[in-house]
Amino acid sequence: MRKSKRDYADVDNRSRIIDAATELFIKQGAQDTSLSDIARSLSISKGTLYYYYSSKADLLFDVSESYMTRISNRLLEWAKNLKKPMPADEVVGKVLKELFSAENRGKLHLYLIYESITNNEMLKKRLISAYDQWLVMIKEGLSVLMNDTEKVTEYAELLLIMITGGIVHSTLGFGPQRIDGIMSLIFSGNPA
Amino acid sequence: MRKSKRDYADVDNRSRIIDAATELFIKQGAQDTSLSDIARSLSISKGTLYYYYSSKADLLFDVSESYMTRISNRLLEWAKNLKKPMPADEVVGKVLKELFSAENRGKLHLYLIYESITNNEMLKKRLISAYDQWLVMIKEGLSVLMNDTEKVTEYAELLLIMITGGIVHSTLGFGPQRIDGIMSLIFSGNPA
Amino acid sequence: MRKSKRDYADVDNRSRIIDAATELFIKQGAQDTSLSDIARSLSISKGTLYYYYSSKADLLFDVSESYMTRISNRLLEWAKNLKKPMPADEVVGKVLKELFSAENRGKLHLYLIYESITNNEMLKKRLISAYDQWLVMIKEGLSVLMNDTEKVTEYAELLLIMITGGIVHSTLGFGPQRIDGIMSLIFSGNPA
Amino acid sequence: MRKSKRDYADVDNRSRIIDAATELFIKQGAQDTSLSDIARSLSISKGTLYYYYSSKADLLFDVSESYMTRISNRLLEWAKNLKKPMPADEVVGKVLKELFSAENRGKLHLYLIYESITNNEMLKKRLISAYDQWLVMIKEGLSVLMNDTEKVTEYAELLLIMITGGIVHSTLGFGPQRIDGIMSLIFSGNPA
DNA sequence: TATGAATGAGTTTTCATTCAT
DNA sequence: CATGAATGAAAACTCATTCAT
Repeated sequence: MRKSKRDYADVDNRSRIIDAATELFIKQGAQDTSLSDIARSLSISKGTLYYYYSSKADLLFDVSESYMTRISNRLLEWAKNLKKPMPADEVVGKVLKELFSAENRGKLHLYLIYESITNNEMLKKRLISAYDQWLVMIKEGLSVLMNDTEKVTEYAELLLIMITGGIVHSTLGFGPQRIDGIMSLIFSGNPA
Repeated sequence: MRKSKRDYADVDNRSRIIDAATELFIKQGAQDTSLSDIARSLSISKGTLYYYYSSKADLLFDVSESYMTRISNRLLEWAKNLKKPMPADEVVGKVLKELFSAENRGKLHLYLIYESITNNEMLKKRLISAYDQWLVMIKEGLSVLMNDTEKVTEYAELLLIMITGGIVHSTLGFGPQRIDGIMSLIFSGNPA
Repeated sequence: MRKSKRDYADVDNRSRIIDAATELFIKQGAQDTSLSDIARSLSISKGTLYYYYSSKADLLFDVSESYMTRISNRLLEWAKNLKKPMPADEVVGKVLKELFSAENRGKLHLYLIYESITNNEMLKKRLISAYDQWLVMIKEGLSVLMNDTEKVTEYAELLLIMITGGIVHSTLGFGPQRIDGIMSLIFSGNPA
Repeated sequence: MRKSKRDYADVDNRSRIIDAATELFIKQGAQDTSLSDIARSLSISKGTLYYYYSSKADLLFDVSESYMTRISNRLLEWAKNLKKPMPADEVVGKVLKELFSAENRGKLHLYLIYESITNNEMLKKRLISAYDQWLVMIKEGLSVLMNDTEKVTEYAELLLIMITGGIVHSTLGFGPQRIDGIMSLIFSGNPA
């Protein structure tokens, strides 16, 4: 009883830290956010931060976990709510717009990738596995939407690249402006 | 005369610096490359480096200039060599594959974007203008390739997003595997 | 009754802590052993550790007490078992070899001395008194062994220095290799 | 010319740093001497310290080098000045007394050994090689002094252990008090 | 008795930048 | 033109110690 109460507190504190870190990473970039910054924003000491996370990489890992989970959940929910007679281009376009619109999260997305390929093999593995997951989810969603399910894999790959590219462009403020047009382009031969 | 001679030397030295910096940025990441590293790789002193570039941001700007020029040139050359009866999907697919295959440059590409949106407003402007340029070049190329030029803008936007996304994915080692399939998907309704 | 029961438990817990600490000090060096390490190795909390020992110095003092007692006991036992017609060089050589062979304890021995002369006046006093004791014990042993008891004090001093030096050298992996030869050298003029 | 001048300055600065570090290590113990302490004592910045020594281990290595050289020189000089008809016990006793009397250097000696066996494999190798050297020097000196050169190796081992043990005891303030007596004990059978 | 969350002062280390020569 | 010595501000991280429960 005791113990579980404390454990809850622990989980709670950790998630408070993750949220604060995420916010700062998004606002000023992860590279330019020091552990002091995070501690200060939570009004705790650096020592306390280290009590919960024994290194910056550790904390970053959980931050990225939380970020990837958010995207996974969004895709999952999307796939779950699909029904047959829905226009693929509209439905997909809507999700993309949504993902691109969380402009500032893109900064974090970008950083996670950069960190992955530069410094952090563990994070890289985790990130690739997330991408794998997303690919599967997208395929499942498309299988519901499309008549011709033969090209589902290609479609899914295309969409995933577009998601990444779109997030980057949006964050840069060079967002794709004609998503609807692009969607109708892509799905032209596949009306629901 | 004198002066211009010096200027030539100056330009030469600067470009040597840019090349060395680029190489290091690509190899070990820009964040993890110190000015000492660059100076050492050129066998010059840090002081000399500062003689040519008064700050790291300054140097980064020129590095990115050189990087963007390389991409512009590639697109320019591509657009120039297009002739009418060429299959759009093949031609475009070839360029994409090429851009994606320079895997390690992607690290630099990614960093430039990250730096742009995090720290460096000037770089951001420059980068956006490069993207604008690329968009135009792609449009021009597509105009030659495609019959139905009505959708050229949408196509160009799509391709540009795909370039960014594909570079990122390739760098991450999660590269798109079915570019040909994707190309035929996209251009299905637009045979040359 | 109550109280003494508690006291027993107390003594027991303290000695468990001392043993764990000793083990870690020997394995990884005292300087590199944190109180967290010790607590973890006992599966108790740091708070509990502080319940029994109000500071690291406090704990170290008891650890050293236990270590010195071990040596004292060894010398005591040695002196007790001596009988007259025994060859001094052999008998002494055997003890030395034994003391030198506990290679890893040397790390602790060394640390105790270093700590004594650097930081910890109290420990220093304690250590000197232990050395005094050992000197007396050695003298007593030698009185039994040797014919000419005139030089016993010099012999004892020599042996004690050799013990310290030998422990250090052994720990360093530069152990004395010819103890027997050295012994016969020293005791050449003093056959039993 | 230029360059060599600068090199001289460099060597000079490094040796200034070594001297200051040595002094502090001796005064307050190496473990308790931070790089800030050393920088402060030299009125330079920490950055400057790192300009000359890229890590604390690096600096320690040079400090220990300088310390070991000092001992080597002393032994060398001793061996060089020996002539045949000199009483071994007196001559050796004098050197020992001298080595033991530099009481505070013992703190450094002790620390070097402790650090060697705890943390620093490189230092350990260096230290062992120094001890090897000293052993050779002592052997050479003894060969001159003693009639019966058969036991020279044993004598040298014995003396080296005594040096280490004696340095430790002296530093602890429990110095051997009867060195002369001990010497005559050891060399009893070997008059010059 | 026992806990573990919290702290803060300290450590080593990095690096862009300045400047006298 | 070129140098490299010097700096200082900041970073990540450690750990003995305290204390409310």
